Amino acid sequence: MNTKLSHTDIKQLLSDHGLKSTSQRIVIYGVLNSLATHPTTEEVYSCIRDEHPSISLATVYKTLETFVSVGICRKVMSKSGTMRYDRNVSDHGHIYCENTEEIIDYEDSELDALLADYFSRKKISNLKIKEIKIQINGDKIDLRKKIQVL
Amino acid sequence: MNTKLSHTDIKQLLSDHGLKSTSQRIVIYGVLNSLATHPTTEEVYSCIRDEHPSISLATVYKTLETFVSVGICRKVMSKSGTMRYDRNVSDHGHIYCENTEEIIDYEDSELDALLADYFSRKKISNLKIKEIKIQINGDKIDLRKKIQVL
DNA sequence: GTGCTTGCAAACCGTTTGCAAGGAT
DNA sequence: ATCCTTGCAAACGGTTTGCAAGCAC
Repeated sequence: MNTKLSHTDIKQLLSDHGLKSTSQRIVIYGVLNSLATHPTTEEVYSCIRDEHPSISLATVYKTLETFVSVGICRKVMSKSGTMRYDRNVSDHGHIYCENTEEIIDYEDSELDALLADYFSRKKISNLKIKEIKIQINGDKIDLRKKIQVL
Repeated sequence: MNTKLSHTDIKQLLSDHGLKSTSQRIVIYGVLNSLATHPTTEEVYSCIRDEHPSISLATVYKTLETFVSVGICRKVMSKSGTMRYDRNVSDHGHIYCENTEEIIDYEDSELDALLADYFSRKKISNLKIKEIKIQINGDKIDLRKKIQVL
């Protein structure tokens, strides 16, 4: 799922999406891809700062936005209203842990099928549906344990 | 659904929820209740300003937050990250129109039943589910026509 | 060489806060 | 009389912007 990508892989990915491969973009994409979480811009920035102190926060903002615009990552909104980035571009829902603030991916083909079937029957007139997302809000019971999807 | 409430009705509602009925709260709740949309704080404020210029923006912020905390309205996040308020406290999903920025309520008991059934079978371990929300993103086809739910 | 990308600092905007005055119970 | 609520203005935090220098192509 989050395979570690080489420099060359990332260069390829960027140019495949019509982006110049600058060193900043390569570093930023590398970090985003390596994180299992849904980091904020600041979080990405602080992961980078030690090794690449010359990359500015503004560049991280702009770069992540560029990635979203070409479709190599997504933007998710946290409950508090700050944006978080998600390297998982496939269609999926999110679990919002209210006590830990975590956002966890939720993917299940059965659910997808269920919703696709439901919405093919129920029509919402005058609307072209582009995306259907599930948001599950809850509390993590044992704070030390990972949430297991499925 | 959004019956017009009298002054006295609102006073009653406020005290039922343990809130002092100040004139500001009555005005703000009245506006929120009368709007069919999901207004931002600024929108509520500008609806009020003409008739009640002495009510400050900060009060509108604080008051709406108070309403959420006692459960007489809800907070929804718009795509851009600004908060919007929803007088509909019953469990329901939202339709996000990407071309008009509108947020429209979506309620259907069949969908609720479908999801309840699905999640009673699928277990997410280590999570206590508190709420499941559906978000439908799409484009309004005819900008002049209202979206009809169902 | 050209046009996109970067770094910097300042501006921005929605929201929150501290505090003193005012008001509901 | 008490404690909550309000208005004001200042602060805040995340994000965006304008611009000059730098870099990929």
